[in-house]
Amino acid sequence: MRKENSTNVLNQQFLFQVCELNSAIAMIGGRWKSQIVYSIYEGNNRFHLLKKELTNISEQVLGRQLKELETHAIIIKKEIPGSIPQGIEYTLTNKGLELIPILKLLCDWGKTFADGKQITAKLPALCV
Amino acid sequence: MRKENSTNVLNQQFLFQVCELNSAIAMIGGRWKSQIVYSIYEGNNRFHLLKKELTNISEQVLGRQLKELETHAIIIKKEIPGSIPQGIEYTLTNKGLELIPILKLLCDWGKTFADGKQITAKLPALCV
DNA sequence: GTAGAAACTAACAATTTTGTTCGTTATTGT
DNA sequence: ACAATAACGAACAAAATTGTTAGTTTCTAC
Repeated sequence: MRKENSTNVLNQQFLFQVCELNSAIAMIGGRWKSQIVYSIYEGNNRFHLLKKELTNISEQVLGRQLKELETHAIIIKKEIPGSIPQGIEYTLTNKGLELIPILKLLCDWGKTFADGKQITAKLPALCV
Repeated sequence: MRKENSTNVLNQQFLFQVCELNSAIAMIGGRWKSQIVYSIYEGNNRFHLLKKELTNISEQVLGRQLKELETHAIIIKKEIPGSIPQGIEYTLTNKGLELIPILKLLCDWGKTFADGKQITAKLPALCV
């Protein structure tokens, strides 16, 4: 539970006002979140599939993260009528889908500069 | 301080192995971080300029966030020889610079879908 | 030569996030 | 009929992040 008037909350609200960048980061910044979004995109759209893919996650944590993603309208939970067993499926909304290319860019960025590779202090001319 | 062998740390390491996306998110996901990177990019490259721009931040928190960004080689701290007063300046590395277009995309994404605008469950054909 | 700003660091406290334990409902395979 | 799996929710505990208090050093303006 958040505390309504803590400095922490007020600072977050301040950042939200400065730029939507900060609310975007707040939505996808949590543990597991982006990976869940990406996994759903790749077809792991059922609770048990996600659980299997994210080996170390607990069911409770997974459920919580899914609900938060749903709250932010990045994913949607649906009942699939004629499926066995049962049938609850998670799908990306268009909001979630449009996040995917950005996550891909972030991934590439991470790969490019992993382990301190490629990093220079001096800026190559074309960057300025 | 992190606890070396907590489940929390192990889960984070697991995610780091799954995809660099997760380490990328870990680097920029913290409070103030992306906003600081963006502000430096916009020219607020001195401690006091950042402090002024991010009205509610405390000097101690700002210092800490800057150091973490430096640790991740996103920014670099430099002494400027002939400047008054004193002269310490923060600059983006090439790693930091290449982050900027991604942050812009995230910002646009945030704006587009702010307050539940534009969100649909059904996917427009061109997205699939 | 004293006061004040710039640019911090360390230690501690508040708050938040993450993970755990226990329990639920509904279905399915044997 | 009984165990197992899917898909969770609530309450609590552990851990991590964020913010605060107090203090440092170096310069600079008066």
